[in-house]
Amino acid sequence: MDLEPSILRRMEKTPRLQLDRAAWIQAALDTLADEGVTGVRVEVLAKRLHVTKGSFYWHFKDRQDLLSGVLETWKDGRIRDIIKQTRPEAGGEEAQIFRVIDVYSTSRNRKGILIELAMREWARRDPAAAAIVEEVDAWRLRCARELFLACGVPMHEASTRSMLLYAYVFGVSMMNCEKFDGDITRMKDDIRELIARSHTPLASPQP
Amino acid sequence: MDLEPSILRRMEKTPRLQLDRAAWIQAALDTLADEGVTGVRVEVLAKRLHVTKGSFYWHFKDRQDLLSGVLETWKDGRIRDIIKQTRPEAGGEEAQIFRVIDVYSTSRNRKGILIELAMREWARRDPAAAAIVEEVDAWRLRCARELFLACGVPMHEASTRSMLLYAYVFGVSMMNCEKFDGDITRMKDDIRELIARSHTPLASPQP
DNA sequence: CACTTTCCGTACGGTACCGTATGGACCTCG
DNA sequence: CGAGGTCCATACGGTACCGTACGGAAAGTG
Repeated sequence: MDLEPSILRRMEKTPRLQLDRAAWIQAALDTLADEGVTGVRVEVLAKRLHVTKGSFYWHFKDRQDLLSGVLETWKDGRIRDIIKQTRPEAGGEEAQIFRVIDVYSTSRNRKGILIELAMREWARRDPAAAAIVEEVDAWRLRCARELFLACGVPMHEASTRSMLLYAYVFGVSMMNCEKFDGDITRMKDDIRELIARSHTPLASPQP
Repeated sequence: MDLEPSILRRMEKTPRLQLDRAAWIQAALDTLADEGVTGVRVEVLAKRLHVTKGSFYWHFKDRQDLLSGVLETWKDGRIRDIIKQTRPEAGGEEAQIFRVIDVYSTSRNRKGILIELAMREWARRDPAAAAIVEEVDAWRLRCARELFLACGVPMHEASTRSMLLYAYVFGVSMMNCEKFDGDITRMKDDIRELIARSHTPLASPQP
């Protein structure tokens, strides 16, 4: 795509001399990770972006308008990611399950984890955020279930293991595992095996 | 311990006509569950207790003093609970594990769950809260491990399953499971079996 | 070169909160 | 009954934030 020369000139000199909604939303996501939704405040973001809130109220109606943009941006990114991570790879389904677990249970992707947690904290007190998180979770559970099914796991057990998988990764991201004694890395590997690989029939009978 | 007659009289007539630190801390815990740590504000608690903040600053040095009290109160209660729940009952260890899972993964004890989540949100941004949560988690993991050991599970697997247990219950409490399709109750039961009962050897070799 | 649009700075009123100072009601005890 | 301690109300200054009004610089447009 072609850009106007004037635009190019501005972008070369100092990036974001002109802000747009996306830049504000990105700053909001950063702050969300660090301080939660109550921490994303207009004047604070303005200071972080080295502008005043005069800019903010040009791009957004009010704070709620920004928060709605944050929700949509996050939702789209998460759904796109989960679809990409679970795109059918014949024979590689188990490795894909392992990767899905690692995305949120290792110390890489720390910022993504913090946003995830802040999002759920937000969802606990705001119906709009709750609806978004619920939609993202539904996508994730569906996609993970497909992987298990492709591994030969029966339907109900595939649903159950998907649920355990996500409950575990979210839960473990809330525990400060580094502080515990024992070989955390090995424990996490074992748990990963337990969730993804050991396809023993579950106790409750399949009707 | 004996109480002054005058104190007794006051407590009989209308409870809490005189407030004490415990009453403020209890109100703080209630608000913590609903709005997180940023929501526990002096003047808001005062309104909830139908007094003014003049009372608050009599019992507490400042807001941080209250928050420290909240941390200590919560810590003591959680440690006392986990010890009680895992007190040795010969032959009943498996049932005890089931109960530990149910405490935080069923819709009963909703307030306890909300406080738990708010506590971890708090711990993510405050070192003092992080230390408390870490201490409580260490107790829980130790006690749960003892139960698994009593069930005949070998040491390392007992540690691993304890970790999975708590990561799962905390994680599932962050997901709005009621909104998902499928038989959630049965899925939770199956997961409980998977965590607590199926003592298949784990993949990684025991050295 | 006017003229408009885009984008941001400044200034303002209003709200919610923190912590302090001070006085007063009530009880207790000599 | 007076003196002192306990517990709370009131009033105040200060900070941080929201949203609005308005002005102005810079760039595009005819």
